[in-house]
Amino acid sequence: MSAKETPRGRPAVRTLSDLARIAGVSAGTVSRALAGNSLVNTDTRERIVALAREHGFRPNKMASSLRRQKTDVIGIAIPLGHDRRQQISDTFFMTLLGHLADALTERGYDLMLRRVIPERDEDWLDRFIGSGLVDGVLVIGQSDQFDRIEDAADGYLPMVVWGNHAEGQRHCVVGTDNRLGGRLATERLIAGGARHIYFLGDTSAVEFAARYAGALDAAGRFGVTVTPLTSHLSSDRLEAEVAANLDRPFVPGDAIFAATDTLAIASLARLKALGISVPDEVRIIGFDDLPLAAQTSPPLTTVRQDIRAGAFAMVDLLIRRLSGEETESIVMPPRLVVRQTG
Amino acid sequence: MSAKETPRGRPAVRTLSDLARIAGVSAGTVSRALAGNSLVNTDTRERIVALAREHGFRPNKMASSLRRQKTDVIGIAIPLGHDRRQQISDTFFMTLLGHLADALTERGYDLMLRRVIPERDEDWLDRFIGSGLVDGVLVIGQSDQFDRIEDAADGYLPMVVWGNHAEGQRHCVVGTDNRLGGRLATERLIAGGARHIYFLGDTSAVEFAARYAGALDAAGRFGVTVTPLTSHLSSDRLEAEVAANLDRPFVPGDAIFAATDTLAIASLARLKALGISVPDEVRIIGFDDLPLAAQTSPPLTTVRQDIRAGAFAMVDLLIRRLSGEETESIVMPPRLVVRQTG
DNA sequence: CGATTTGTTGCAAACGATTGCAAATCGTAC
DNA sequence: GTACGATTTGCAATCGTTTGCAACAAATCG
Repeated sequence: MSAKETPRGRPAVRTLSDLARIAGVSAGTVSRALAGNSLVNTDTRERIVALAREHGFRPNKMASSLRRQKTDVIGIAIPLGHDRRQQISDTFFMTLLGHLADALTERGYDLMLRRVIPERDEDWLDRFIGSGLVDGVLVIGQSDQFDRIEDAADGYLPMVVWGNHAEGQRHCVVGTDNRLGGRLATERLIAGGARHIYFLGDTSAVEFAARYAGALDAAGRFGVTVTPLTSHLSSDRLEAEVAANLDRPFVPGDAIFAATDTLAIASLARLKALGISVPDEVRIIGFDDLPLAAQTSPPLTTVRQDIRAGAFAMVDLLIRRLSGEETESIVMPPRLVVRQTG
Repeated sequence: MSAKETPRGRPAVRTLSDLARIAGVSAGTVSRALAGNSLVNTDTRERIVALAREHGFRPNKMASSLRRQKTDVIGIAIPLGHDRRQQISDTFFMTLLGHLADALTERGYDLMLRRVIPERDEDWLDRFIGSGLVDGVLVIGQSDQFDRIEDAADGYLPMVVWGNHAEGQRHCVVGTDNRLGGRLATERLIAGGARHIYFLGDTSAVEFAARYAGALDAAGRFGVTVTPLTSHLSSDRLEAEVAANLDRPFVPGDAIFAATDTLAIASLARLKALGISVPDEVRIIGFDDLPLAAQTSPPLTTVRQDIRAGAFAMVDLLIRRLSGEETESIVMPPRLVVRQTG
């Protein structure tokens, strides 16, 4: 077997020139013919197209991208900074990613996924952008990388970030009003009689910090105290940390506001194991409204983020930025979903 | 502003030649220096590396891939054939994908995601393979594309598929023994007194067909009847189809075996709405053991697939195939997880 | 019938990094 | 001072596609 062959034993037609030779024209003509729109004679075009499909020719996208300086690929970066061991398999990420995939596919883009650990690679964002692999970038979560994202945004338009919006920030973000969400949850707990609220989550991530700030807003107004308890989201530490954090005497008036549903559900399970009744002895409110939240027993009260709408908004903004428009950020209102835990 | 500039106002160093000019050497030397391993003088190398980072130079991966004929990207194809409207956001896909992302990232590969609708694009798999964009391909789910996958496997080694294993098939697959899983679930239902079993799912997908076949195996041996009810997984039709399928008089001895947990959970909700008690009047068993399954009320009895182990196995096999090895398929044993619905 | 237009095609230079090969440099031994 | 080996470096071709420009033929016009 001299060169690469097709299953049927013919030498494979791999390049434009191969096909050009067979068709008896130049490579340029083949390129134009397959692109369709150009100024090739209709007969020649049809002949070439027929030959191409007969020989199973597929143009090399790498070469094409290099020449056109355009890849039709959108990069999706998931920075795992504040919580190095967190996995992509985290439910929230996956849900958002799924919707992004749907939205991008509809627009004809492929997506390239990259999980980054900023501690190990300071340069992750610029490297991704400068790689030439992608036409634009979506960043899922700011983690503790707010400043780095700001820097990159100065010189690079086609980037949209999922996360929290801060006054005067320069990068385009889509997200929920986390502070308001935190306030809503906390007000609900207080209205239900809470006198002391534990905030469960890692406040070094800006989004969680905003939820915490919202909790403080509400608590301050009613003279209620809030105690932060740091819990990470990495699957291997989550349960142990929640268990450790909840290993304390609860008194009437205690309540838990968890930074994410994942943490809330872990808390629920832990309290059940400790024989503490939810919501009778301790009330719990989560954040996200993952599909899981409606299925727990008792069903979880939580603050809903519309992840699907957010994903479609991100893609929409990105497409506009790809054509040079400077878009504004979008902050979506959170909605308190009252079920039975709080 | 003449050329592209960095935020600090210097002209951007975008290519090897740019950097070479600054360093006073040739492009080839710069390439070797940045690659590290080669035969460049240590001083020169260090000088070049310093210059590169100072000017924020990042090599263009497209050009590199084209020249090296290697991209360090693994393609992940999700064929949505038997169920055109199914979304990538489907929980099972997302879970598997998350673990794949973790495993591939650990090995230094990026991943490129492509959702394909075979009806609209017959050529999806060959096109993906031949695009030159990826070094290897993972296919998530065979859908109704078994033959096409077989064809592609003949001429292309680095491909591993998640799905069902059939006697004598030529493509390398990782998956659960679906037939055995179907048998386990059905035997359990029968042992619990079931006399008539409804199989809920779309048997045109090979994996589901195998689960159905397993159900028939068990039912046949005990003289129990099995009725297939077709329900698709697309989020917009799922609920209505399940509702329509369950809108029938149930008699004692009826039970439901759902092809996936998603369908089982929808059934659970529907029966609850109809005032039919689970498991007292109708027993239900699902398939997958998604995280959700443990949280329903009552908690779902189901057949567990070890998705994480499967994902890591797929990546492991793919890596070996990338280096030319012909690997065997892996069929993992399913495990019946008895909770409270069946 | 020559001049101009119109429509097709080929040629060759990009895109930016990699790499085999040849050339240059240096040191050192004779 | 020459010769030889060992290091370093530069040159130029290459990966496969796209595209501006020029060339060519056929068609139209005066």
